[in-house]
Amino acid sequence: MKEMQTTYNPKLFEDKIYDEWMKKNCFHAEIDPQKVPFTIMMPPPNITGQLHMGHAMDETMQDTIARFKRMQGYSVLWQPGTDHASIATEVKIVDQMKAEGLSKEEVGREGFLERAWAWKDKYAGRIVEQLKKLGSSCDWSRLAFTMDERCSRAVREAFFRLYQKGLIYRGSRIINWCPGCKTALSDAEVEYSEDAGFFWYFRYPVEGSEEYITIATTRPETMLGDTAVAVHPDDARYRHLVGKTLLLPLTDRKIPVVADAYVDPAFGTGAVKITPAHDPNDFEVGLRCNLPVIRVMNDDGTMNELAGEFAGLDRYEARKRIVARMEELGLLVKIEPHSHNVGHCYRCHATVEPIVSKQWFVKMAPLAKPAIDAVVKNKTKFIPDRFAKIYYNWLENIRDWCISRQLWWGHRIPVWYCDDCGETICSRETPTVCPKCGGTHLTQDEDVLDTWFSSALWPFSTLGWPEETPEFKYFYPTDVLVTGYDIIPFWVMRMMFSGIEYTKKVPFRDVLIHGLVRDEQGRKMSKSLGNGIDPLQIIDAYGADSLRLSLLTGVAPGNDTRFTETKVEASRNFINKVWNASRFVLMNVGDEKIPPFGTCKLQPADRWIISHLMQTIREVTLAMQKYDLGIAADKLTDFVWNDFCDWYIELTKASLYGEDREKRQGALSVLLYVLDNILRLLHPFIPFVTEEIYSYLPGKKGLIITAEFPHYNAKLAYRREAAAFDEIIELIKAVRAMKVAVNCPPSRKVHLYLVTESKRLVNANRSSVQRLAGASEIDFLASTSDLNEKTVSGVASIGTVLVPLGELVDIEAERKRLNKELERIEGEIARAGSKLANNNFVMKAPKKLVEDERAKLDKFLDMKTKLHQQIKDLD
RNA sequence: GGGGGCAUAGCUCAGUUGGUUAGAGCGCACGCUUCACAUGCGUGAGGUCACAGGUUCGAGCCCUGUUGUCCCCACCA
Repeated sequence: MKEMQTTYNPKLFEDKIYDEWMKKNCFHAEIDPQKVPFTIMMPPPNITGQLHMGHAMDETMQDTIARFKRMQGYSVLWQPGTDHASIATEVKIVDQMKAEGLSKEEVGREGFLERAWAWKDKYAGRIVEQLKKLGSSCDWSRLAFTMDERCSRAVREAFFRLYQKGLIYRGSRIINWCPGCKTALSDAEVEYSEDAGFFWYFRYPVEGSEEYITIATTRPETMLGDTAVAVHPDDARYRHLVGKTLLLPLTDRKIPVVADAYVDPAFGTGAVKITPAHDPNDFEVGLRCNLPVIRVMNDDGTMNELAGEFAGLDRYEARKRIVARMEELGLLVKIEPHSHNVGHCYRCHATVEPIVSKQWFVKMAPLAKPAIDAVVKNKTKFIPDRFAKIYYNWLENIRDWCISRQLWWGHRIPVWYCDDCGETICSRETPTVCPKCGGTHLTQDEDVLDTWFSSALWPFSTLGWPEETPEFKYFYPTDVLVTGYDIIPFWVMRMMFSGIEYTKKVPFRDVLIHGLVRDEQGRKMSKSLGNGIDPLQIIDAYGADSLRLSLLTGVAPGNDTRFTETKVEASRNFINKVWNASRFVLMNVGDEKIPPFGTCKLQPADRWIISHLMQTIREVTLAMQKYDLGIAADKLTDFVWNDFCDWYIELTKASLYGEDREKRQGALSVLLYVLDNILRLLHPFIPFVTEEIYSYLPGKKGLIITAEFPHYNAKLAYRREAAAFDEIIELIKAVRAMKVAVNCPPSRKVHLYLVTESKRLVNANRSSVQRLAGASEIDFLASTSDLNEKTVSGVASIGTVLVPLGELVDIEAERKRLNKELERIEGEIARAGSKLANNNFVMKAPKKLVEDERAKLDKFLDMKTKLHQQIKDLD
């Protein structure tokens, strides 16, 4: 048989194993009517760069679930893909061109798109490679891209349907304009941050009077677009001015004083300049008061020709000059520092300008309602469910979705305008004739769609929708979506209302939400901070399995987690443990023919480990079904390390190195059985190393990836036997502790004397106890006083254990130690006693609990008696 | 202004429907060349579960309030 390397070295096999999985087509999702489908849609990573730690966690969770379900016999589709990330990618390409001294305009739309596709080819491929390094078991034969033919068709279809229903419209509204990217943004794409700014107080003269109205503004440059000043209708200070006309300084325009309840009389001066073209609230006031809309800024953030003498200036330069001019005119009253929330572009971080602009919108109210209902009615469940509140919060307060972007990289809006009659034509296919006038000069809308418009269709566009493909029928709706909470408003919400609208079904049954991966100090990992850690570097140093495990353990669903290399090390150490335990078993098996599990006589220790294995299988399966991956991983590491390695393997050594061939074979048979189960339980978490070790197991034909996940078998639960055996473990621990207490070297063999009623149990495990407790011999005594030697003693559930240690025994120290132990036991007695003395507890608590408490009390009382005896014996 | 998270060992965090003596990893102390593993083994120390009430036979967990801290949304020009 093959020899395993002495230490775990993932570099030697991870790539090799991934190749083998690929070669054997292990990730392919079959449409199999005999099987139940299980579908996960991978959130498509942007093609803008490379995977970060957040992706690594997201993908690991999905892969772990996919592998688990696959092993459970589901037909698993884990659909991979990448996102064109319209704005983000375009920003990158523009930067790249800038470095070459080129601009978008110079290369033109065609030339630009050529570059974009080249970019896509390069980076999408890179991301796929990174996903493979992690061990992702997605179906690569179905790799999708949000701008491939299939997805593009779905986008046109979706747009067309909404347009037909009147849910898509074009209009001039206040939108968020990014002067950096020169495009409109949706509300979700604006990030607010508290910026230090100022309040400038300006005086606007009242026409035909000596009076002024003083207003305060944070954006003086917008005053050139003012079309009114508003006051509260009930504000006595200004009532006489309502309806009067103001002379707007720096312009020759006259603007009215209007009354509107939007104004808060207590804030500022109680008078507000109204700039409908540059402020959402002002826009609303403008509509109510029928005010003109005067836009004074260009798309690039400079002032336009309506700004008079300030035309052509950058908005901030214009601001400075306007303030200076107002001061010259004696109209500047004062400047106050004022910090306020300012919106920034989520991609280029430029300050966003609210601007009136003609854009395409999706009417949200009719779409939001069913999306809310679906979660209320539990058709889709958030895990943890508190995230449903965030989801509701967004949908309940949602405004119409601005979907047009003044970009080139993306899905072009499927709308054409007739050059002859001006007709607007929305069509699935490129039209050639105007249906209204028959004209043939049609021009397509220049804009592209918000990236998220195509992402919203991902769960079904990838399956061939709008066609009723076999894939769509079999794999849709999907089972679980795994994603971070930060993406709920961008994506989850939009997939929900899109899925319901187009397919009449919720796109996924469960939404498993995870938190952010932060750095060691709890900061968000970000490029600007330079604190990001590259998952590939970690994989290079520790292996993909270690990274995966470290990202899943100690993490509660939905909570943020800190990434530390120490944690990866801990995972690596555990995997090394698995490696060496396996090596131990396989070395001992050697070329021997081991009888199959179930044909050998079981020793108490065997039943004990099998019992714990069954318990573990049950708990892990349950946790996995609830997507409690961290809990499942914890239970597994605990079982493997503590129960299997530290106890069971050590316990079997007596049999393995003993004379009795039957016992040796029996032990090996159980060792192999438990190891095989352990590997299969661990495989979803640490797929590479388990596959590698599995290949060394004798008599294995297939791969572990296609093996069955272990099943709980009630017949192998052995609960009573396992509990009894716990007393042996307790005994061994007691002896070890006694030796440490008196500074007896662990290697020094001691003679054990036991006063116990469980002689049979001890005899059955005699050699194991001797080995693990470091005992030369074990003898039974009828009473503790039968031994006339200086001893160290311990009291355990199984009875009293005496160890003659001659000169090592310090009577006083021993007395102290026993008294301390006595104190602890008395504490327990008091606790259990008072509980049982409480009539309400005895009557109302479950019977089992009361019985257990009684048994405990009896046990402690017995131990107390024995301890008293031991202390007395010291004299 | 609205909503939410978190507060448990020195550090980072688990704690599954309320029920054994509240756990893990790391760190710390002492001891170990025990023939799978020092990426290891053994034994320990370390917690008034933020605070104050309440519900309950029983609260780290449920309810109310307080404090601290972080996040999301909205936003007064």
